[in-house]
Amino acid sequence: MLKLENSRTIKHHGARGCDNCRSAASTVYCSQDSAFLCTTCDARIHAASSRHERVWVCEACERAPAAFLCKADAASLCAACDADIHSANPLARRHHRVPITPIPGMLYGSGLVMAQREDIDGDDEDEAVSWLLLNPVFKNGENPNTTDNGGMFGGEGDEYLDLDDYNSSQNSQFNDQCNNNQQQDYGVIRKSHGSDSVVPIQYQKVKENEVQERYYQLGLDYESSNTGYNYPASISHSVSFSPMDVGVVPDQSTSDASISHQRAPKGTIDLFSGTTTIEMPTQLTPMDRQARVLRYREKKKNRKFEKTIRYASRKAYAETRPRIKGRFAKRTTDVEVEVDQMFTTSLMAENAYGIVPSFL
DNA sequence: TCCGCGAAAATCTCCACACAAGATG
DNA sequence: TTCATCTTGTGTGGAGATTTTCGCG
Repeated sequence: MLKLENSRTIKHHGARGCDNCRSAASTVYCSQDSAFLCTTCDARIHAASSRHERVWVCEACERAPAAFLCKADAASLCAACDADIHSANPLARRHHRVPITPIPGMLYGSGLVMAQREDIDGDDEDEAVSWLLLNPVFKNGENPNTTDNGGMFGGEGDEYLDLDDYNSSQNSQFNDQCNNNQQQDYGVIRKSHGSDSVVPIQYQKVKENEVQERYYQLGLDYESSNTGYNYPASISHSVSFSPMDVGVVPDQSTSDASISHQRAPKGTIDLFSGTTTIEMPTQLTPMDRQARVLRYREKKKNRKFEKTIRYASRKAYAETRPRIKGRFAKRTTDVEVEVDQMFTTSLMAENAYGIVPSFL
């Protein structure tokens, strides 16, 4: 237990500590008491019928009271973080945010947490479901809907959680599946069908130093490479979870099954009818959970939806290439054109009927 | 509240070929 | 080991097809 406490201390190195116990990270701010409190202290102090209104601590910086509630991100953010995150890209600017609603009265065991969260998740239920599926671990005797972190981070699981980061400590089957789907989801070409509906999503390394610093604060091993950071090797649990979470389709033994990120093609087996079981860590420590959420947020913040041209020369060729009904057509060479013209004119001269030669 | 229909929007598929990268001699 | 040649796979855009979403009665 001491170890756990130590790890929690490390975890919350960057977060504001509880003003009461000074050992755990604060999760709420009580305006009446002018105090940041952890879930435990808040439950104890504001138990019963306390009328103190509290607000969530900003989920991004974890150091200031939340001022806005982003429904798209399902996150409570302070004014500074809100401005920062939602000015990152045009899509983020479209996020619907509302002023944060104070948390009156008894918070724990009343279902109030999820009641407020449901307001968030209503717009993004799928994310919430997948998030909960990935983190179905709760403390003993605790209401699953009112876990401290579960409540704070509810509804943030989606493909951007980068599940493949666990590959280093998982079996090869899971690695392959995750990697394959990661490639497919992120727009790697499906050569087998000869079709490239590719819209590569690239992640800027904006503020990477800040992210790296946060990882160090969390006691994580951040790698400056594209692989991000490594999770502690202690993650070794497994669970059967929905293929939707990672875009997994049932193994059809054929490698050329077309998989679409946005939509399954016609005739594709129902994702939920498949019983693909994948080894997946579930009993995440609070540190793991926060790290995943942190990385998810960073990716979500920096993701781009614009199509990226990797080879301008190929684009130029494609634009000049002849087309028939939008499809690329064979380019007839000058010699072929000349021969064709000669053949046509000679035929026209020999007989005036204009016979059209058939090459079929 | 549910259903059906049509319109609009979103997404997918197809094609040829220059080019990059790997394999081979 | 280096170089030349061959083979294989990738990436590109527009039109049509297909699917999804939305609004209306």
